[in-house]
Amino acid sequence: MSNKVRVRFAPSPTGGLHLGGVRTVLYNYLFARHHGGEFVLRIEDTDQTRFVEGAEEYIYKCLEWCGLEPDESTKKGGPYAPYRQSERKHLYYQYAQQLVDKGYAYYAFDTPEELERRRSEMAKDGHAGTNFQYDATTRRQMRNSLSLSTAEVLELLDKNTPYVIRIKVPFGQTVTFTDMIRGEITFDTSLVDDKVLLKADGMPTYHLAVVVDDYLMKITHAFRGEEWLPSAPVHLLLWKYLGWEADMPQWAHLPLILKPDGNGKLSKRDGDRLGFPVFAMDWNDPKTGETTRGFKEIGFLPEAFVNMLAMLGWNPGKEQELFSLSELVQYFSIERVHKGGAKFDYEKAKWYNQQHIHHSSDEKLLPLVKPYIVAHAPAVDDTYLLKVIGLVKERCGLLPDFWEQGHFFFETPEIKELDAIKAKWDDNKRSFFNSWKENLSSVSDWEHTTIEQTFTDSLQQHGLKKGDIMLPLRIMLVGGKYGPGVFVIAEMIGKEETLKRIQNALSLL
RNA sequence: GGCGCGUUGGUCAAUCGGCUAAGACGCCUCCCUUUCACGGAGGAAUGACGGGUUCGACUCCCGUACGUGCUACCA
Repeated sequence: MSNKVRVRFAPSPTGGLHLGGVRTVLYNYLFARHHGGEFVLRIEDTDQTRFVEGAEEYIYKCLEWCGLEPDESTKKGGPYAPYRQSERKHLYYQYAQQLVDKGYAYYAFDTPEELERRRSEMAKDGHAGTNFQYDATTRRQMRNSLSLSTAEVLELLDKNTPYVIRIKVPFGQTVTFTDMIRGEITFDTSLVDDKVLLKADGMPTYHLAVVVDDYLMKITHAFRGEEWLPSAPVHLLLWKYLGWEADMPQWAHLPLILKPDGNGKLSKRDGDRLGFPVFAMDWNDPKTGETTRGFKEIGFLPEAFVNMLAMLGWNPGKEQELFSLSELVQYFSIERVHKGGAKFDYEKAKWYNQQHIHHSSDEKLLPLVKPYIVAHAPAVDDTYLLKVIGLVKERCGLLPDFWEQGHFFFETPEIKELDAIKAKWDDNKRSFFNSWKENLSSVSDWEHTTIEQTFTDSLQQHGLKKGDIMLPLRIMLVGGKYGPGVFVIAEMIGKEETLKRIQNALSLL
């Protein structure tokens, strides 16, 4: 019996992969790698009404982009295949039946309409906000194998009456477990309802499936969002009733990622509203045809995205903030995960990206940046692009910024700040540019130091200071007040283009 | 409503009873750069509230408030 760490990420393929989802994957992955364990991807597609075409494939793409690939999955296979719950459908019934046989669960014949009616009656009855709960206090009033006689039950079953199997949650017991992040957590079972385990269509609900599969797949540590905490007692009871208590994984309920303004769980809507991505990658909803922007497409580096996510709810207890994935693996510990939810801060997310861009080599950046440049300037030379990347990368927060910050290396820019030159323009300056152009034409080694030398020489002849001309020159070459050193830019774009841009600007003044 | 969970600057957060309460993002000032950015130096800004326990509480306990999650044949 090995006690190898095994964790799992178990998404339901119903849409875009949310920030919080990626962080759950990340913590699973980091924990597994840190302990030399295995990371499993299990697809929880037990709700056939929510099936979305392409969602599963999309999840794989996101994990691949993030560099968080599972050891076992529906794609990769593994010793506990299949990893898609819909393909494991046949497994669940026997466990549900086993629970019925032992008196821990029962058949219920109430139709969804009947249940709905009970709920609305309850709401009307002056108990606003109070919900009808199917539990020890009410199940005798319902139609199930506990309230009906054996003969009635048999007859209903015989007539193929649709039924569900519900767990029989005991009254007045205390259920306790230790969460790796939150410590001891206690529930009173009287407040827990008789959750459906097996649906009328024969599919298990999350509650049954998660314990059966975690057991069968020998999961040792189970991480999930805090929103699952209230249903933890059901899962605990199930582990116990199925006789697997000794093999139950250790639980950790992760804090939520909150919206930046106000409070509450971060949703796709918040991203749309506040103008930042929430999904890892672009998601095209096949039903609405709508596309939601992802971090990848907006110009994030996967390692920056992962670094930022890791720090949202966890910290290493030291001052370092920039980590590679392998460093995160090295330092990660679940105990250092924060208990409280964290508000997502897009500004800080961009800072992480800027830092990772800054610290990446030009060669590594080349293939990532190139598409953004080629979109505007199809014929780019890699060697030239490489130099540009080195020159502008520290002023880029997002990949598309490379074009914004370096477009003038590839095209003659529109002079947007002509007014800034005009303000202090005079004949002497014009005459300076005319004579400097002459000098420039005869420069044979077109190199920034030489260019600057002729510049200084011409300056002296006209009794001008460097400060008088630097800004006009920059605007002539760049179009605005930004960019790397002007003489380096002149060197890069070449003599002909430099002269052309000066002449062009002169004609506008 | 009930139950669970949470609460250190605007945001992410360190602190595991000794605090004159780190650091980062953002903001402001200055330096560097005769541009912008990077980088550097500063600055403003924090323990929800009330009770205990203790020589000493941000740290432990109890209440209160506030926030949030759940309360489906969804996950």
